[in-house]
Amino acid sequence: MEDLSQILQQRREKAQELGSQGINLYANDFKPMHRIRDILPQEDPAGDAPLPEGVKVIAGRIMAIRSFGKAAFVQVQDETGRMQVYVKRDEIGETPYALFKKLDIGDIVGFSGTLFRTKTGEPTIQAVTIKPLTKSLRPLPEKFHGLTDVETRYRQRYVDLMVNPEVRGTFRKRVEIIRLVRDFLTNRGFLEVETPMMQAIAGGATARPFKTHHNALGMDLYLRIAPELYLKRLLVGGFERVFEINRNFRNEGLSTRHNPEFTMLEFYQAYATYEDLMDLTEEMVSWIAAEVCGTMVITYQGQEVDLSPPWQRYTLDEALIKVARLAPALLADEAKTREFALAKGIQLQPQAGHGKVKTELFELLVEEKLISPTFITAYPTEVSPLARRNEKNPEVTDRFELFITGREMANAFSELNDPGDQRQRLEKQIAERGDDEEIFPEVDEDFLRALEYGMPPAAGQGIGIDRLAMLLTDSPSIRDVILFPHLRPEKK
RNA sequence: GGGUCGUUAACUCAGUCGGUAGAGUAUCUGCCUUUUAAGCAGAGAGUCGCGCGUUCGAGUCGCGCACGACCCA
Repeated sequence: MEDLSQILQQRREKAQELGSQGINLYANDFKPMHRIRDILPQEDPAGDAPLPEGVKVIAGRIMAIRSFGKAAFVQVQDETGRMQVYVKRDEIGETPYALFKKLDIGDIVGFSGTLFRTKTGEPTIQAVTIKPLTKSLRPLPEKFHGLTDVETRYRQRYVDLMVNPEVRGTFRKRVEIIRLVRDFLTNRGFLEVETPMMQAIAGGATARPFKTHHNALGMDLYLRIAPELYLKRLLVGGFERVFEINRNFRNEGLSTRHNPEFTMLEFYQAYATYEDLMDLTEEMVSWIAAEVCGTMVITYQGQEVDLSPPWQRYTLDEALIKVARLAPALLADEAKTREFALAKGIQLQPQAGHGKVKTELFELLVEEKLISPTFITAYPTEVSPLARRNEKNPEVTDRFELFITGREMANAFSELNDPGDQRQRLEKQIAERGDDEEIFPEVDEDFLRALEYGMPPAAGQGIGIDRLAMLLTDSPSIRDVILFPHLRPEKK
């Protein structure tokens, strides 16, 4: 107790005092009958619209008290909004008023009373009864500046949510985005499925996995880096349209765009091609934007972004020529391209081929310039181990990535379903993983066995839900759209 | 992993040239029965992120560490 700050000590003493008077500080026998949003006039609350009649019963957290000695105005907040309650001694009686005076900002309290308008027109509940429901032992952040320290906001998200309404808005939007994705795909005949998060072989992407251990089985398991190989098994099994929205885990660095666990949408459609998915993606993302933001022309960090279809489509080579202004002759010559990349400071492994070099150049010179939604197609086969080769040019795949505001938002391709080609490419990928021993070193034999039964021709896509939420909520950091982003442990 | 910046009361922030730690909000006391960041008067509240060093003396200077932000890889 002695190491508590004065303010915490005072709160605890006050709580003890109330408790010793027989007041239940954590009562749960009060049922609010109304939510704040529902009892306030929808339009122009401070106008002169008639107010709902009868007794209103609300519960919420006290966010501010303006006290006059024998009366007070209290700001009460519930999930739906905030409103004012007027507490007058002569109205509620002396004993209840004395109890009211012991309440603190931050306490959760139930009120009943009827609505009236104050001198300035604000709809206000004139309290008849007051019921303390939960005592708050910690002070809320300052009322004007609120809580702005980002570290505290992420570590104590509950306080952030309490005092920053726009943060609640962001997470409501995130929930809405996920619901709309579900609706969109479900309405098109996609089946939502769940596949393993713990996998014996961490496949479906190239990334360092997290390792864990199953005691009873005596075996190591990996948190998945992608659901891809399992969703494709479902195509083999006969589900022709499947999707999954779930967490992936990658044991890599943290940044404003990367959290170790992040939410990914993956969906697969039999008898579709990557071109079909471009159309579907345009339709889905622009529709979600219209639903969530009320417009397809959104603003992200001060930049206007028009999400109305159709979107720009370039091949990787076209993007290098048109956006990065590379000479077509240079790009066509592998040695010259390599030389150019090295001059740009790109570090290349000796086994990197022409396709890899061009992809590196794209990431360096083009990616950040793709502000408006842009599909990049014809990715080199070399960097696309799970994608189907293009029939006319086997050096590239039937694949696209989608970029918006300079960030990768989606990755999709016509799926490779030739088990022989798939085996060769997975083995090549493993052979080329270089000295990085953390990248999983094994081919998923069961996945190849599944392909040998025959997977229907299909296209599949992944969309980073966190990045989509960042875009549509105008959030600069992935931590702003993840309720509890990963942070190093707080020191004691 | 590298660079830059930050860490002072519960919150938001000042702190000059190295010389007794400051403000607003919040809290407590008194006054105040229609306020809107209510008002007036008073009071209490600090391991200046942690450690080592320089110095008669460190919130301030140096070094190291922790955590965070941004940029880079």
